[in-house]
Amino acid sequence: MPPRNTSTIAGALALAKSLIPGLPVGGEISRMLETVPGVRLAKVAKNSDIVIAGKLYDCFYVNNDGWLFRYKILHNGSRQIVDFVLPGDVFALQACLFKGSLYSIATVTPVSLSVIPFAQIDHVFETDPKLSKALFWSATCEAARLAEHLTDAGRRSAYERLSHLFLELFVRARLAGMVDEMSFHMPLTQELIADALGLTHVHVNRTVKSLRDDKLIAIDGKRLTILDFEALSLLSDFESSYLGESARAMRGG
Amino acid sequence: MPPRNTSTIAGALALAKSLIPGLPVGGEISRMLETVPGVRLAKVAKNSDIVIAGKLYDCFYVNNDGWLFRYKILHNGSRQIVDFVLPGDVFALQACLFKGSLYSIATVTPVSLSVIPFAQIDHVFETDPKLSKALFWSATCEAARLAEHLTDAGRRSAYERLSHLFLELFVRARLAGMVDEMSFHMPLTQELIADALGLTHVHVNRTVKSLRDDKLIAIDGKRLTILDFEALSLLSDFESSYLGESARAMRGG
DNA sequence: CGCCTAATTGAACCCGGTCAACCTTAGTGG
DNA sequence: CCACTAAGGTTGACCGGGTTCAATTAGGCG
Repeated sequence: MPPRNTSTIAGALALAKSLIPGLPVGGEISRMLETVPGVRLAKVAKNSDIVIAGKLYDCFYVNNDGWLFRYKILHNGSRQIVDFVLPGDVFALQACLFKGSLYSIATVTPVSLSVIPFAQIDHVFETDPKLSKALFWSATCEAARLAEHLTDAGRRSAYERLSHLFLELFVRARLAGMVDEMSFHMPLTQELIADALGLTHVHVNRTVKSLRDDKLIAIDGKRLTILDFEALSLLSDFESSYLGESARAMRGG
Repeated sequence: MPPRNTSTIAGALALAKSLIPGLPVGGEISRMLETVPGVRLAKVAKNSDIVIAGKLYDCFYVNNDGWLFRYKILHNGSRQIVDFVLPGDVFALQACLFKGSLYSIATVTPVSLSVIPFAQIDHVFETDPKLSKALFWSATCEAARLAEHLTDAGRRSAYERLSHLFLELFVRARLAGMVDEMSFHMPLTQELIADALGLTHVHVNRTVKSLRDDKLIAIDGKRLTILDFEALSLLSDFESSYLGESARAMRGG
């Protein structure tokens, strides 16, 4: 039996190549990882919790396909969704680092995941600069998204919040290769959107209706079309650079 | 003249030792860095912008003394403060990584900073695991704080938000060695607090009054005293582990 | 077809915003 | 040493975006 660290690191190395921004994501990663020891694939049904707040974890994940969300439940029962997880995203790293996971993570749709044993982070940082860099970049982008979500909840109207969220999801879906023309499959319910934006599902409904009436977006079933990217950007101060399509100093290699 | 990278990395290495959680911060760091080539000290007056959103930067900072805040201005003129920067905190890293800084950063009080040339992040990750680890941990903690701030703005009442913020600041101040008994110097104006929590300064004023009337906190000038830590924690779902006093897998060394 | 979940709409209500004073404190200059 | 000023804190009256409660309609699926 090979030493466990080695296999972990080997898997991690292969993974790192996929994580550097600009490289293809999705199906590519999962095929790459299938042959790597220490990293296993998992399929999870929709509406399932994968991580429970407060519990300890020893693995983190890369999402290969499907949508998930990270959330917190407060004492009065209300829920705050802090982020959505799209294909190509790393998640649950914090669940390995803190004494207990800071939030819960659940699936929206059926998902396909790569499960990466965390093992010894010290060893990773000492021996694998590529993975270190990828993990750092992932944490940086996550913080950037959270700051935008905070700005949504703190200082934007419902109309602006919806606009901003739809643009973020659109650009992220495009980076993940999930966009066709100006539309993409957006499986979130209005209740999920409400809990992400700090609104009620009732008001999300009314606001989505206004956005449609104003011809800024169109919704057909679970398919969302951006009709006026420019107008939505202006009214919601959307500036996509925080999504990290191109970093200055984090080239792959 | 020595190659620029070497001096940078040398400085960074010394810095890294100070960044690992659990080690002393504040005056310790500044003295340590004074002798390090490539890292310089800077004093900045209160109410000064240090980073402007959208501009490019080649240095990041460690705060040795004083308070700062990171913020964003929207097209309608409103401001969202995404985080406060206390002694011991790293900041402006994102300003080096993205094409332009995602937010502005300004001082609340006079501050004393260490300025670290960012130079080649690739080189850092390939040669300096300790600094890499420290940077990663810093980004992870920042994301954790932002998620809590998002929860404040999204799903907590004004009363709960104030409670949660005061507890966060108290615990962070304690980690930075700035707390005496249950009180500390808290130089924020009600307007800064309002912009951090997504409220108006008028409503912050009324809510602070309720918290005082309810004997949960006391305020004497700029000095804040936590009178009932337990009650404040319960009513605001405060659980301090997100502030990263102790990580599971990120020991120094 | 029947069941359950999600979307939609209406009406009444309220937390926090807005507008507008006024007060207090600290700093400044004569 | 005090008058003046500016910034921050405090309070009142009114308003409105978003919530709450409740009922109805549409969609997805066994």
